[in-house]
Order: sequence, then C-alpha cells, then structure tokens
Amino acid sequence: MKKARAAAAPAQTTVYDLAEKAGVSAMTVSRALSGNGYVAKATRARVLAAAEEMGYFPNIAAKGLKRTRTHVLGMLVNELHSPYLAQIVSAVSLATRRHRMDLFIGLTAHDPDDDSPPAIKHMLSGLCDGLLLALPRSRQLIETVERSGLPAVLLDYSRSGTTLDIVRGDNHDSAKAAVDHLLSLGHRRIAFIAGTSHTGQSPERQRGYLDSLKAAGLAGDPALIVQGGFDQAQAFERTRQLLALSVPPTAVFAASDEMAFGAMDAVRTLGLRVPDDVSIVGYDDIPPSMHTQPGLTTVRQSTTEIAEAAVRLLLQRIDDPVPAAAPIEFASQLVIRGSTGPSPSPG
Amino acid sequence: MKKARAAAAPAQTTVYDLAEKAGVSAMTVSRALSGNGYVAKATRARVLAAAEEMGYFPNIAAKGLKRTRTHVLGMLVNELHSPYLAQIVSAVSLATRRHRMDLFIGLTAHDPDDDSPPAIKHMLSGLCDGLLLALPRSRQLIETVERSGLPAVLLDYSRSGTTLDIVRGDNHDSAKAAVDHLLSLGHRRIAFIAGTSHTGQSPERQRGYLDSLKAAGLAGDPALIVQGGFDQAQAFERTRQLLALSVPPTAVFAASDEMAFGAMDAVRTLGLRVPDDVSIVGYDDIPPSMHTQPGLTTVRQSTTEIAEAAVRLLLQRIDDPVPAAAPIEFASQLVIRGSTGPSPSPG
DNA sequence: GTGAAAGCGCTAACAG
DNA sequence: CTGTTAGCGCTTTCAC
Repeated sequence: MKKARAAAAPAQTTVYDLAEKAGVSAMTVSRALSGNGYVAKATRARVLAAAEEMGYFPNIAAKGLKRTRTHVLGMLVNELHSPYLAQIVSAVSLATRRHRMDLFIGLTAHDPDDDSPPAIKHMLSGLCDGLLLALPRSRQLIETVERSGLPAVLLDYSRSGTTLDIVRGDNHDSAKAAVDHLLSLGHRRIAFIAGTSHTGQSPERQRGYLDSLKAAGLAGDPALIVQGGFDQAQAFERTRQLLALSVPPTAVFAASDEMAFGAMDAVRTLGLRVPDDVSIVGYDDIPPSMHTQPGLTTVRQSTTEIAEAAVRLLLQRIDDPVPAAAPIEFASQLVIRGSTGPSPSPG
Repeated sequence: MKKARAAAAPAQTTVYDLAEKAGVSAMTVSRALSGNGYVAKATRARVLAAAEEMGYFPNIAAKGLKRTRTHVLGMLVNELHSPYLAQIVSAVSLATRRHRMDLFIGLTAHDPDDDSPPAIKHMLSGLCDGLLLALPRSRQLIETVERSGLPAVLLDYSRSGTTLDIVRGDNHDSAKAAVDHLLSLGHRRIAFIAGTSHTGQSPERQRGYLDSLKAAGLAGDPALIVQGGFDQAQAFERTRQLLALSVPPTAVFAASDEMAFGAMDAVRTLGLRVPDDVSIVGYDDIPPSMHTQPGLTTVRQSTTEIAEAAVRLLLQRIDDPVPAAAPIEFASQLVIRGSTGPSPSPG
C-alpha cells in the first residue's frame, strides 16, 4: 500500500485508494475497471462499487504514459464562428464517438505568433492517438504536425505539398456546376467573390468558375473577380462596387454562403432584387441559407461523409502508420433555391 | 541513460533523447526547457537547439503526473451549432490564452446516454487544472463535476442547486428592458417564444417578460406564451399559429435570435411586414442579427466579460479551492435595430 | 550550474 | 483468478 497522500491538494482518487477500500491489489482494480483479464464477479462488483462511491476517474495521463492508446483524437480548428466549421466539428465529434473514441478540440485562432502555437503543443504531447486538422490555414502548423510523426489527417485542404492524408469535399467540379447553372439561366456577366486562399478551397472554386466560363466560350472579365476574404461585410462592399460598374454583373457567385449573404444585402441596399435583378450563389449550405428570403442557391458539402472518412482513415493510420495515400474527395451537391433566376439581360 | 526505445512505435522524442544529444542530464534538459532553476546560457542554447532539431514536444501526461499544474483548462459544451455558443467558446479561448493557459474543448452532444459521458471522463482525469461548463444542460453532468472535486465554473447557468461557481449574463432585467421597449412603442399584445429550460436562461427571460407586463398593469395572456425549443423551424411554426389567433400579437419577443429569425420568416410568409405589422425582438445578438432586413432588435450579452471573468475565477479557485461564492452576473444590453417599430394598433 | 534518485497513477509482463 | 515488479516521461528534492 502507498503512503498517505499529501493533505494539500484536493486528492484525486487513485486505484490505490480503491484497492484499499475493496481489499484487493491495485492491479486487480485496474483489471476490474478495464474489463481486461480475469476478475471474480464478486471482486469486480466490490471494486466498481468503491469506484462509484469515491467518484473515481482514471487518470488518462498515467494511462497514456504506458504507451497504450489514449483513445482520444485531437482536432485543431482555427476558430468556430464559421457555421461550416461548426458543422465539420460536430460531424467529426459524432464520427469519433461512433468509433468509440473521444475528441478534444483546440482553437488555434488565438495562438500567439511565436514559433509553435500552444494549442498544438498539447495536442502533440502524447495526449491523443491522432490528429485532425480542419481547414488548416497555416503551413507552419501542418509542418509541425508532419515533423511530430503523430498520425494526422487534414480536412478540406486543397493545396499540395503536404505529406499528410487529406479528406475533402470537391471544390472545382461543384463550383463549375454552380456557374453552369447560372449560364443555363442566361447569365453572361457573372462575378466571383473569392475567399482567402489559405486552405486552397477558394482558388479551386475560382478555377471551377473560370473553367465553366471557358467551356461556354466566354472570356472571363478580371474586373468581375474580387476578394471577399470569406467575410460578409467585405463581400457586401465588393458587391456594391461590382454593381457600380458600367456594365454590372447579372449574377454573383460567392465562395462562401456568408459572403453570399453580404452580396444579397448589397443588392437590396441598392434597391435591386434577388433574383430578378441579380442572381446569387453561395457555397457550403450552412443552416441559415435555407432561411434567407429568397432561399440561397448554394453548394452543399458532404460534411458527414467527410468527417466519417477522415476519422476512419485516421484510425487506420494509427493502427498502421503507412505514408499518406492520395486525397479522398467527396462530391458536393448544387442546391438550387430562390436566389437564382433568369438573367434580366439574356445573351 | 535509458535503454534504447522499442522499434515499433513512432518514437516520440523524450528529454532523455535530448539529454543524450546535448550531452547533459535529463534534469538539465527539463530545467533548460522550463526556465526554472539555473542553467548555463550555452547549455541552455544547446538543449533548445536539440529540441528544435528533433521536433520535441513535452509530454503533458508525464507532466501532469507530477501533480504540478498542466496549464490546461477544459471546456465542456453541448454542441457548437449555436452561434452564441461559438462566441462564448471563442471568448473563453481568448481569455484562456491571455492567462497563458491552454484550452481543450469537448462536446457532450453525442455522448451516449450511459452514466458518465466520455468527454467529461477525460476532462476529469487529471488532464486539466479546471473545468468550464458552458450552458450546461444536464444536471447529471454538473453533479459529476461537483463530485470530482475538480475546480469548475458554470457559464450562463441560471438555475439553483449547484455548489459550483457561476458566471453569467443577466437574463431577467434585460428581458424586461426588451419588453419595456415594446411597450413604449405602444404594443400591448406581446408574445413570448420560450426556449428550452435546461440552463434556466429562458425561464428567467420569461420572468422578465412577465414582470414587464405586470409593471405596465397588463395581465399576460397565456395564449401568447409558446414553446420554441431554441429552434428556428419550431419558432417559425409557433409564430404562424400566434398570428392566426383571433386577436394576434403585434410584437414577438423570442428567447433567442435564431427563434427571432424564424418568427421574422413566419411574419413575411403570411404577407405581413416587420416591423410595420409585427415587431420582433431576439436575444443574444449573434453576428447575423445585424445583417437581417431589417436588422434585429435584440439583447447583447457581454460574452467577452463573461468569459474573462469565468477564466479568472476558475484560476483563483485552482489556486485556492474555496467554496463557491454567489453567481457573478453581467448586465446585458438592449440593441435596437429596425425590427421593432410602433404598434399598428396602439393600446 | 548540474546530476542522481525517486515517484506521480497506471498497466504490461510475469509469477503464483 | 490475483499479486508483484517495473517503468512510461517528467520534475521535485536533495546532493555535489
């Protein structure tokens, strides 16, 4: 038996406390609680009762030290204000549970600009078995994870040059489909509001936009491509400017729903109507998009599938750490609602 | 020096590896990295270089075992779809960083219905120094934390019967102010859309609503109080029903912005206008609320102050575990935008 | 300034 | 079925 614990700290109950209470060894307690190995029914019951009574919680730290699995996955996210990210996090949380693992989420947005951000430091510190990076914005973050050797999967990353596995929603093809839809409605001057390019998603969507125009034999007008920074207010301003052009666009494709909301606001602020005067398409299909007036035509990503695949892949890599395979990409789906209609000036 | 590590695992770098590389003892490595105790400048530099080169990350688990602080706070949240919760989480993350701590977030929404939810199990397992429970919905969760003895603070909890500290935004007074505002605009039939009552916030807001009516000498009509479950679609339906009453309300006060959005949709679906025919007030002031047409009149909670106070209080309790004091409550602020206007049928 | 020893809570690996 | 021993990576305590 161990010596008495120091009086100071609010004494967390340990296996030794339980062992004493149940009149067995610590090892038996461990076995009884984990369900591994043989323990007599009665002994087990006594241990469980003691654990219940004393409010015992196994110390994951000590567990992890034994190099056995912690059964915890870590997830790093820049911030949570984006509803799309909230969806991804939620889907990953659910998928994690389905695989009987736990999930810890860390935010990187508020990390100091020092070398390696604290959030990841702890994630990499032997706490979790593997790491999910959702929409990673920083190359440095990715490199740090690569160097750590911890199994990791990137979610919705569309750039090259990483040695990590990637699971993502399609960007190019669905963006092309969105613009094809606008073209089929007779639109010819179609603007694109880009987001930031950190994750490579917005550039891919822009590529889809350009390819659609090209396939229709249209030379894209550079004046119709503006930077919205994935920010609603900024998209609002850019749209106002777009509509002030001598030949304004009749449709706007925004690289995110939130920017599309900003665009809709701008259209209305100028006394115009959606979709009568200007059609609007977004990207992500976040929950509010079905509630706007009119509903927002947008691209829905398969967050559930992306999350499930990412977790499954990560668990595979944890079991068998082989080099990354090619990115896994899920098709996205164009959801047509009321914000798109025939061009007011066809052809 | 330690024996060679097993070949199998993707060998995490340890202080012993660093010690060998830098030609010093593990203890010196520890000192050099932590900054505690005396280490020669040159030695320190060598150790830091080795750490950098080998991609070293201290193992938080081993650190925690020594019962010293882990410098990690845990935060438990039911889900993240609510923008208000995202705000709170973000604010807490920022506050945590300001106090040079890290934050791990766990979701409880997908926990199985067993006894103690997994997320909390790990949080309670000696991993973090203290716990923040944001809008805790489950009494059982709170009780589990209470019994664990881990320092903990509840955020935005407005019920009684817990022994834990509470930091929250005011609900009653600001709700009363919101309804006072409607009364001052001449409204007399004012509906209330309640949320769920888990955290006690909605009931408090309802109390403020009732007190406002009472102070104005009005007997509240029970038919004007409906349950929206903090859900936009549900609030939409309830509002349609409210407006179908023989004497419909001229104003609707919803216990959350999202429910207010549902109410606005319902008003417009019936061919009525906001605020000309029906005034709408929400609660929380989430980001989209300033972008609706018209902007939503709502109550802004001081998330930054709440988060900062909660973190500070938690750190105090970690340093000095004394019983909880009275709840700390921050005033909330009525933000008047375009969704409220004079009653079409003044009193 | 630096090192050696011990132990945090837990669980493999071996007895018995 | 149960107990003993040892050690995970780190840091506290004490020596030098």
